[in-house]
Amino acid sequence: MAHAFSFDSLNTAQRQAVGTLDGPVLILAGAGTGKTRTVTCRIAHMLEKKIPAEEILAVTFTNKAASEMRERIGGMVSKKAAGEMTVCTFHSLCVRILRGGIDKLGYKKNFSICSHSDQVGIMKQLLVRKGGSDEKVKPDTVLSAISGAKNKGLDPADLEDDFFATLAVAYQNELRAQNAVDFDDLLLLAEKILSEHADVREYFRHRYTRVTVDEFQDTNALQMRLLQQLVGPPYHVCVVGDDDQSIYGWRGAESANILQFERFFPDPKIIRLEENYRSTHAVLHTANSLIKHNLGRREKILRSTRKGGDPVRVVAMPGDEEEAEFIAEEILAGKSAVGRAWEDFAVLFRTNGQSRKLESALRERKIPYRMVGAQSFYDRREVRDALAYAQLLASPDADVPLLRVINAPNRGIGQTTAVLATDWSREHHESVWQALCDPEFTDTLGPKARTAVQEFVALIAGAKNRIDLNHESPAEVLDGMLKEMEYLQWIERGCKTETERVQRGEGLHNVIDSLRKHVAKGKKLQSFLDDSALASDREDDDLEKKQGATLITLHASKGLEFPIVFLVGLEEGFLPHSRSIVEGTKDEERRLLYVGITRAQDQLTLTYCSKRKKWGQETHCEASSFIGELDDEYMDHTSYDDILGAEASTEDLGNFFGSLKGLLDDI
DNA sequence: TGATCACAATTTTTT
DNA sequence: ATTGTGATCA
Repeated sequence: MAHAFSFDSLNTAQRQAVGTLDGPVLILAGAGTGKTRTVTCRIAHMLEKKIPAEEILAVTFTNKAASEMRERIGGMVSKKAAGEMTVCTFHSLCVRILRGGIDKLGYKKNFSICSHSDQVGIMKQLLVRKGGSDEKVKPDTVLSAISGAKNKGLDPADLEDDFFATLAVAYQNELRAQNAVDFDDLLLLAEKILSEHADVREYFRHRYTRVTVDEFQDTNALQMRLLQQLVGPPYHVCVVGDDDQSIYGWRGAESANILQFERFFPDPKIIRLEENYRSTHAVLHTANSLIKHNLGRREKILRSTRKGGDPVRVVAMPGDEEEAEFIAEEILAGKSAVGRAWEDFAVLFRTNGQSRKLESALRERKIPYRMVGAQSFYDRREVRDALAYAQLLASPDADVPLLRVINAPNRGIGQTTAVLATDWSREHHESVWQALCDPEFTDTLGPKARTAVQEFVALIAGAKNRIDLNHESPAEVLDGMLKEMEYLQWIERGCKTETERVQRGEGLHNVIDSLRKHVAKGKKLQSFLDDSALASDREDDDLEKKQGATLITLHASKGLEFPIVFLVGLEEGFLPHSRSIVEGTKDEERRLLYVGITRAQDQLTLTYCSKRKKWGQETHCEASSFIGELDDEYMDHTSYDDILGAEASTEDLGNFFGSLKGLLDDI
């Protein structure tokens, strides 16, 4: 089959990237330089060169990025080839590795994956048990310390703080006892298995001979080690990224991975994509002038294919109120004057808190808007419960899901019984499920609790048998089981509003339905559970489906583009954020602004305020020091008053002609 | 077990 | 100002 790309449609650098298939390749892909197109063409080119599709692996960070890339590749190569290659996230790759051989590390193959709330649950218990509950230690603090250590490739048992180290050890033991792993363990254990077991390593090195990593500037130390295990000589590895867009240092991303790539893989071919198809010359010139203030980067100078363009406006505002009003008015005016769609406008800000004022200004003017990525991850009870039941059907020994649903819906197994069962299981080094099944344990219970436990055990065991022995569809068994226990009715009873009731019903239905689809594709229950554990519960993830102007944080805006961009709150202390000054990460703040600027296709407006209401308190603000770093050549410095004044005079002009016309009519 | 009230915290977010 | 959390009380 002829592949749907030609070298003619690529620029020189892109052509070089697509043509260089052997050995380590580092593609430095500036913003808007056709990165995804280049990567997908490169993969299509591999197929042309008769590299077997099943040996091709592309790794991304998010599920969204993975499905986007799958889609792009799918549009370019045969359906068969697209289906045979692996495009997935780091974490799901690791699940694949671990499902095969985690038993070599002393876990059982049916391990379960802890979600964040599972982790918090475990840590809360440990804090109580270890006597940290009276000290003000939050589970999240400990967990993020543990996570940080793991992702730096350190042992969390060696944490500086002794109490944290103790907790880390206990946490790890607890996970192991429950045959569970957390998100970081997926990477950690996969790396461990590859480095300690030559046979597994060799298997995967032959399985995947061509590895591509997207958004490489976001990889952490652990992911780098994993990649090194995965890719052996002759190192057919291609990493794609932009150090100037590295904005996740606070979450462990190691700029060294991209800055010192040659330390990890020998003699790489380094290709720079600098031809930008997105923004005007004015926007790019401004962006370039900012980012050159960062030291120790892989220098890139973005060149625009679009000469000229409107100047970048920098507008001084009296206060945040006016800022919001101004932007809302600008959107309104831009929409009607230039005939733009609402979707063409985006407002970018540093912190979520800044969106409030903007939202109300837009609402007042009936401007439709969409908020992206606000903290709206509900972990929806009914979804988690249903998944927990599904998890039990796969492996009832998983304590976390079992304890979650042991009394949901209420079946007379309260806290007391649950604690007794947990204690028993700990003493006997068994799972809670084993305890519930053990007559020696159930005999210690009162008659009421005993019957309830026996019924629960019979319910789960019966359903499990229908799947394992009768080979019935897990989706139907789960559905039947939930119906039998009247789960939906139980959850609906707890609903206050009708919409909530409907939502819960839909949530439940979604779980069953996606399980059904999964089974229809011939996949197993376990793989459904893996996918669900690794998928965020965010329902409103797809920007595309929502209408309106976009309100978005700078972080969440990475990878997106908009014709007209407003970047608000460019004040010292906000951008750069005051915390970054303390932490010495001003460079990352500069990159954040750089990311924001390079989102704009046609028009860019930067605003800052002299005062801002912060936590109900009016505070004085200074313009961000970054503004002074921008080159003035394509910029237009104005203020709120200037623009108001200009508007007023055009209005006067209109009135003048109006009255003139009136005069003429009179004649 | 649930509701209410006081009190704190308040950068960025994915798996 | 707001939002979430923990403690206390009915």
